[in-house]
Amino acid sequence: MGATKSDHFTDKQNELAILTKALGHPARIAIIEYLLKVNACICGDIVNELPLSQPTVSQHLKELKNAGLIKGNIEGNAICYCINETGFEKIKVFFKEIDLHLEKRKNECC
Amino acid sequence: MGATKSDHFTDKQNELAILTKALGHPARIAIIEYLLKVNACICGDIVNELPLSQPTVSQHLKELKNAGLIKGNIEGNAICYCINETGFEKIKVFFKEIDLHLEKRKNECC
DNA sequence: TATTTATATTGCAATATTACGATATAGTAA
DNA sequence: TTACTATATCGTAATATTGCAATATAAATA
Repeated sequence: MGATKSDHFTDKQNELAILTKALGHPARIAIIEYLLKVNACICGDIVNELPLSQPTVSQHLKELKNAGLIKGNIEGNAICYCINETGFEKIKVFFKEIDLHLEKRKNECC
Repeated sequence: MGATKSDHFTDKQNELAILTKALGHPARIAIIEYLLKVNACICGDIVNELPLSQPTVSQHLKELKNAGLIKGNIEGNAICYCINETGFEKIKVFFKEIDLHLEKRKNECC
């Protein structure tokens, strides 16, 4: 026990969970908000911005990248990070579906 | 170490992380999708729907409720669960802000 | 009151996450 | 080549999450 039973859920449910889980940490929300503000930056900029060490920031960036929420391009000896719109597009579709459901059933709660 | 440094981030960032973290598990995505479909149901219905035990489902429901994504109302000896629109409204606002940023800076990535 | 039904809580094992110091890697510049 | 800069990875400790059997709680019913 302890491991998530991913095989028992649909691919769509697992994919969405990976995306939302990646956003489920204040440091990663802060990274996304910073990237939205500056458009693109290198890891060191985020280390200066956040109260976390370089390895910790690097790890958070890796998780956001693996989830498909950011992209990283090599630029000289640094790596330029920016938002990956594809990931956010997928989340957007999910919340749009939720919105449609909620509008239909407004205040029909128990 | 190991504990998230919540105090170093803004209230807004922490609040958003709590909401997205609650959605960051396929079982909880499945519960939300089921609630959207049936509008309202009791815990036992979800236990029958998901490949998880009753205590595990109960725990996931607790997390969704604590995050503000679902509501639970006592109805006899059962508890009727449904979507809490307030929580989803907060997430919606966040993604709307992201959308605005992305539209402005389309394809200006590194 | 005793039983059934519905859900929550407790306790625990397995696993995952968070964080960082130390170190490795790789490009730049002197 | 040597030093510098930027980032990733390794190793590890602290903590959190996931899942369930067993049990507790609480309302409904016989």
